[in-house]
Amino acid sequence: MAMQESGEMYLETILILSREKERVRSIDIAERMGFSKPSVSRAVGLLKREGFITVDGLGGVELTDAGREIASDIYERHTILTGVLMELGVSEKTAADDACKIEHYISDETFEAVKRHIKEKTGAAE
Amino acid sequence: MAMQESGEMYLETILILSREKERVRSIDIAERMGFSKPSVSRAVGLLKREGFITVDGLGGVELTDAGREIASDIYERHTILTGVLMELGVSEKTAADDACKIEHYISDETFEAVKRHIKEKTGAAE
DNA sequence: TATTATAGTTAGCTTCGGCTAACTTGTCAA
DNA sequence: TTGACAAGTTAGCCGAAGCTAACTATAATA
Repeated sequence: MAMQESGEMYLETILILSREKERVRSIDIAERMGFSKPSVSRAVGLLKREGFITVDGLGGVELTDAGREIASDIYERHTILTGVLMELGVSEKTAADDACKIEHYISDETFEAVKRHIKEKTGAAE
Repeated sequence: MAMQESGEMYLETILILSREKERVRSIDIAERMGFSKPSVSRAVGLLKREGFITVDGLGGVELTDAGREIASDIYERHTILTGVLMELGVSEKTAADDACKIEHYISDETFEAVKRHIKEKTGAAE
């Protein structure tokens, strides 16, 4: 059942939207991601079936604990990787775009190494 | 026609195999990549159709200039990214595996930034 | 020469994750 | 009350890229 890039992106988007507004609907996800309503409808159905989100009677989408864990994880990767790339001199837009792909593919081991690296550098700078 | 991860992997593999042996056949690619013969047969057909490789009468596969350019580019990304990750303390296996995914997704801008970073560090260490 | 192994192709299946067209449902305003 | 818009679902298409089964063609060997 291992989560794929697509599913991770939906969960991450739901997390971000849920910080911006009370209720997150499929249409909000569709608009944010630039996908069609049917695409989102199916994805939402799958994520619900697999226990990563719940959908209330009014169409409000919410992350379950399992879903939130993945979403937070990916979001953390996103922000940290974007930051690292910008430190290397990459433009904000490109850094975010690239991070958005990389975040789904690197192993925990690599991500931990990146985080360690940041900590060391920050420590050394102080 | 923008080359995708799959196509890039085939080209990179052909480049590597061509450094190891005189003639590169589809079966060699299949064995190296762990794919079935039909999968490779189709991929070879597509890469040929799109002008990235040529196939001689004996089934020898060769990169065209266009194909070689992509293959070399990806291979360079692979080696450099693997090196960077290992410097961060990632194990060789994981570094190579992760590099193998990342190499297809980062922009030129990011890759150039990574290379600059290495150069600076190397310069500073001397 | 006949058999067998190797290499490659063809046909067709599967999953993933987009898409459009068209339908349903619910709310709100004229 | 009716008409219209907004949200969601259903059905079904498409391309990418794997797969197996089965066929073909070539080469080597008994």
